[in-house]
Amino acid sequence: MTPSRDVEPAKPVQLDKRRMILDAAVVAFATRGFHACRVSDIADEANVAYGLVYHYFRSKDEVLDTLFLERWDVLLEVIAEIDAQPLPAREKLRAIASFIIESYRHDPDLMKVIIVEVTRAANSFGRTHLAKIREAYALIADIVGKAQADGTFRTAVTPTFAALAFYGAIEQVLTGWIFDTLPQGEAEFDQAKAFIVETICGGLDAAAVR
Amino acid sequence: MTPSRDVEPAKPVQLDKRRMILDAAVVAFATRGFHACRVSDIADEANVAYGLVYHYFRSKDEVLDTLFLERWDVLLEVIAEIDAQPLPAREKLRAIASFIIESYRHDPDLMKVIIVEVTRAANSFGRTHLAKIREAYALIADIVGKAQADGTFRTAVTPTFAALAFYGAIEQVLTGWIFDTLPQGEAEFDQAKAFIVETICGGLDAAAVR
DNA sequence: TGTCGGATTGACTGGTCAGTCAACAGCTCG
DNA sequence: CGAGCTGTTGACTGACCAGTCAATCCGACA
Repeated sequence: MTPSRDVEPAKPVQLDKRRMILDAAVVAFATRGFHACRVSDIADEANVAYGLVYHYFRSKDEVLDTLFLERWDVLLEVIAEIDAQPLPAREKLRAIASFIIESYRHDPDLMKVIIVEVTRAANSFGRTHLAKIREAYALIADIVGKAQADGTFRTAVTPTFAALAFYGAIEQVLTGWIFDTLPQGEAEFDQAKAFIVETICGGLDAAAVR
Repeated sequence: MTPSRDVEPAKPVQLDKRRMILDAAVVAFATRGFHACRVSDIADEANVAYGLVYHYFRSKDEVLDTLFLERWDVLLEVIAEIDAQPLPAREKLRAIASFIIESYRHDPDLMKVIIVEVTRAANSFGRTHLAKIREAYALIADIVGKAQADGTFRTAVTPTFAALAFYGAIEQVLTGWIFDTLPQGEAEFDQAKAFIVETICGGLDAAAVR
């Protein structure tokens, strides 16, 4: 109809097809879930032929693997960087919670896929990545351990356990947002960062003098 | 070979086939995972014909639904009972953590199925049961809320949020046991009960006087 | 003993997809 | 210009499995 109807102005033509497939997969997996999502859904979403997915990836699984590893490695690096800074442990934990929540704010679909299809799906996909996932726990535990050694944190609980509780709180909050169980928005994101740290570090007890 | 080889001494013949199918499904789902488990696996495990599963249940899904609801309803009742007792909030939380962990100690396979295939699988099965799952959160939040009202707990964090963190810690620990990421045994079970409450109620900070 | 209805059986069907493959397009370089 | 490579296409196949169903079994009751 219009003279230039073949041009797509809003969607600039992506040239890296591999990247296009990965990005399309994020949308497809987030929308329908990994199992319910067919490879043709990914191809359609990417505006690419079915077979091309198999040119760039060995299998549907490998697409998810790639998405997960790409992002999880960034997380591991960031945690390590945060730990390297001269901050009190509480601030380090806050920075980690903040990074994860910001990741969600920035790309909810990607985080949904990673959390729902990998991290929380320990039976299918998580199995493969258990070790990678645990690396994050270990880094967090390390932060707690060092804080206990220098007296900043109490030793009532093992570092491993504290890391579990900390990560567990973050995952629950993200899951709540992902499935619309919790209200989400700028205010809630910031509140969550504060609450996670406050719960894990400060505890619920009114007890003694604070 | 032996005269009485047709008699099974250790495995007394179950008469309620429906129950047999449910119990077999627990084993089958726990071993292979819900998706990878075929209906014939359940039937085989139950020593029952394939079609009988469909005599008692409308679908494979309904088998899992049944298992989940049976158990989750017990959990909800127990939490309500605990809340009704005249205990300090911290003790109530301890009792809840204890009940869940004892459930795992008593029947790890069943808890594995419920946690892995329903609770943590919010995308497939959890979707259906989100409301039921949230009832548990609400009960816990209520305990926290009342403790905040009477001054036992600080108000730094909303009850909803505290419930999330509490349940998140429990789920992480169970997940760790389920996938052999954490050591498990009598000692660990008791330690976990204490640590969960200690982390959530006591917090990590050494801060002030305790 | 015969009839009826629920319990039980397992072969079969229909639909769904992941992954294959043969063909085609378009670029580069000799 | 043409040989050879990489990128791209989409129809097709093979496997898998949930759910169906017609047949058989068996106990209760008349």
